[in-house]
Amino acid sequence: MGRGRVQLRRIENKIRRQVTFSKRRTGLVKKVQEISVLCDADVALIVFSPKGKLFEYSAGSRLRQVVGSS
Amino acid sequence: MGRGRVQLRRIENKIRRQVTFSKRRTGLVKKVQEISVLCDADVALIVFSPKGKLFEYSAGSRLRQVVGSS
DNA sequence: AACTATTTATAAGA
DNA sequence: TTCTTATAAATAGTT
Repeated sequence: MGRGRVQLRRIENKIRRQVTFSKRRTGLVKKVQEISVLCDADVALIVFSPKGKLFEYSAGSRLRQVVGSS
Repeated sequence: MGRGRVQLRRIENKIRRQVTFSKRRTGLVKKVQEISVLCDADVALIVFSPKGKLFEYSAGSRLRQVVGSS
């Protein structure tokens, strides 16, 4: 999306890769929230950045008891 | 997206809810694959349907060792 | 961090 | 369920 086509390969430029990671992680969390609400599904998303930093997100009451995330 | 605005609330019609679940789960997996490749990130996605059916997907070599999904 | 031109996802329909 | 299409939403490149 956006101004150019997405090439499905590792973004070599470090800054661009970090910016894309941040934007897409936000988008992914939004999609997870939506499918959870719209479809009454429990969803967990676990993301490790290239540096090993962990981001978790879970939606849905049943799963939240298991994963213990927000 | 699509022909109408999305109302962020549970889809009451069962058929529509199942169709939306299936379509969005596919989209979510695609997004997970993309962020993994583009940003060199390891990502796991765990989805329970309303009936409790489990769908897992993970991308990224390091995480795959842990989660053991395809 | 905001903007916007475009691409992509998808709701409804077939 | 799979394909199409109109349109909403995500986002790449830019500022």
